[in-house]
Amino acid sequence: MTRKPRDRTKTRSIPRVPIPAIGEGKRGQAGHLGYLLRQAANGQRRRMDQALAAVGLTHPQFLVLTMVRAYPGCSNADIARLTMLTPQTVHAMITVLLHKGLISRQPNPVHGRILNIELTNAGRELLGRGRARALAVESDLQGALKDAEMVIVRRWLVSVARGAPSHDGELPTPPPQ
Amino acid sequence: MTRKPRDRTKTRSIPRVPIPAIGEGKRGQAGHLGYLLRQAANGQRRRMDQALAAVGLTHPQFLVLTMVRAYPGCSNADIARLTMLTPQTVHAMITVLLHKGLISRQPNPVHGRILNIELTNAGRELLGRGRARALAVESDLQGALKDAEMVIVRRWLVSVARGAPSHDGELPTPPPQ
DNA sequence: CGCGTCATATCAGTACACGAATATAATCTT
DNA sequence: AAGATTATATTCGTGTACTGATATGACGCG
Repeated sequence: MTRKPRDRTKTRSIPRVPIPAIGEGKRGQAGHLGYLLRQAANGQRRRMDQALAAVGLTHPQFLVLTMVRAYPGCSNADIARLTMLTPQTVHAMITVLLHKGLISRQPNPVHGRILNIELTNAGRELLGRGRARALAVESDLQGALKDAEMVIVRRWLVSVARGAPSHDGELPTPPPQ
Repeated sequence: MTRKPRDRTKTRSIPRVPIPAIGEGKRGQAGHLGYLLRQAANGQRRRMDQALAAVGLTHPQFLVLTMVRAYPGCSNADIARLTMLTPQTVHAMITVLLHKGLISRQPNPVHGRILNIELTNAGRELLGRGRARALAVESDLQGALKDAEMVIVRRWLVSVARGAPSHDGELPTPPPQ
């Protein structure tokens, strides 16, 4: 059934370019920070997609369902702000989820343009099944990080998400006035 | 020219869902780690795209050009491994860059299937102009992180990119045998 | 009232990014 | 030599995710 793996070190009659392995050189901790961030997010997205594929959801779809669950009756624009995505992007996912019958929309009784979004029973059920898998992947993300380290990582992620190079204060939240 | 901004706090005759601001509740450091990671990577991608739009490059295109510059003569498959993307995804970007005349390909003299990729003069020139802008965005990424904190963040990112929950050792690099 | 501004939802087009599948070349095993 | 396996490049279809543009409803001000 399982053959012996090819010895790749001897297959070098072909002139090739030396490529570092995954932990070496620029591919390790010495690499560009943006490069590392990209790969980390990419890997997480991949693992989440794999975990959610069993229930027939992609990870952005799961994200939208989670938002609707947390904020029932929210609008397309609300979700866009919550997820930091454009309204167009959210619209595409909303369309898919509507077609799948996982969410429903009702015109806002007062505002004639807003459509309030709710989970259907099917959506609630599917989201519940996905949550167990997603949380398992999520917990792996913590790795062996100690609590003190986790605080540093979280604070850095928030500052990067916000886009401001400053991250001195604890949850700056500039006052509205 | 500029009107007085609308007072959004008084526009609440419409029944709406209370949505937390960007630093509050689950949208801050208390949020799910995967959620924070996603938003951080998303923001960085956005800023990089904006910075590179001035030279007519997307950030994945810039990434591929950078790889070809670092490893001249590499193949499509090499780039896929370097970027941790699938060969199909890389193929799409390679096609665009070929069409733009920024890279060129030569059949490998020995292996009849491999196509060696090189930067053209135009590609080298454009990449040079993009690098300055990209590095500026990259440097903002560091924020006010101290060196010791940076080590923690980098190590965590590598462990997440690798996918293994363990990050105890310093660059584990599991032995081939 | 009427005009300007803003928010919302949507359409169109472009560019990633994936899984699945195909075709071909090179290599390994028997 | 023949068959199996691997690597490479490619095509196809689906699903994000963006910019740009359009249409409409709600609100503010003169």
